[in-house]
Amino acid sequence: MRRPESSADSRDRPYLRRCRRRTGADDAPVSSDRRPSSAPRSSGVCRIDRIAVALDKGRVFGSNVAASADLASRCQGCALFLQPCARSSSRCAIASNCQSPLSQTRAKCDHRNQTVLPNLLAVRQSAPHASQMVDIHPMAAHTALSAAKYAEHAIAASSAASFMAPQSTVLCKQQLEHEPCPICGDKVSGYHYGLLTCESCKGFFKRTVQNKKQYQCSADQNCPVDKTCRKRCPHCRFQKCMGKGMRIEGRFAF
DNA sequence: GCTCAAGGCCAG
DNA sequence: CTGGCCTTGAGC
Ligand SMILES: [Zn+2]
Ligand SMILES: [Zn+2]
Repeated sequence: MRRPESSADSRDRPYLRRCRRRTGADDAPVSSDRRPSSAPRSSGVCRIDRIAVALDKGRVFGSNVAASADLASRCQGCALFLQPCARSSSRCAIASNCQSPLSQTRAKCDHRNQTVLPNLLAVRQSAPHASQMVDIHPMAAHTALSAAKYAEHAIAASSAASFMAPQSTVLCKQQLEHEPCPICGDKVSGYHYGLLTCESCKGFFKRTVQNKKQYQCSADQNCPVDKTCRKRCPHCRFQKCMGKGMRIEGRFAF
């Protein structure tokens, strides 16, 4: 058995089971013991902070993006609208965009009917002062985590809250797979240890953790890490992996 | 059947 | 040690 989390281990790391299935608004509560008892009967639960999601209009999503603005619900935990493309899910915008191990969760993009890369239903929004688009990452607004970790995706919470704006579009898998690795800038190959990274950073992180490697920086512990020089200082590379949020347990250890 | 991520393998 | 590719098994 090569997957240690597959059986007994999943009890130690319950988020693996919890996060690997979609939770619709009408589903059974994800965690009835932690769900607020005052939650509306039809509500969902924000998968990150476990706060009940209020359904403003009695249902989660509309039949299209435009309509869904009216029908969307907000997560009471973060006050963000639910992800419009994840209409079969009750996860809040944070949960949809965060890098938690919701590995098998999928959603369809309304515009292209393509599968959206799980856990990175990034929203692209018109910049208020520029014609170009900026990527926003509502996880940055989540107080339980260091916003600095996601500096490159960071946005103000107010900006995140308006991501149902008419100009908003959802980045599909096709677009997201060209995103650079947050560690080294190489091409990402998927989600690894809670972060969308390239194959080499995945392997590097795996080896480091598995073999309990200890690296020493021969400089000032602030070596640049990019595709061309990532081999030079494993210490700083690993520090960057950790700083960006790579976790051996996938991300959240609820 | 599919996708996905964890972990294994191995040439360089 | 690195990183590309492969196998595996869970969830869907
Ligand atoms: Zn990388
Ligand atoms: Zn260094």
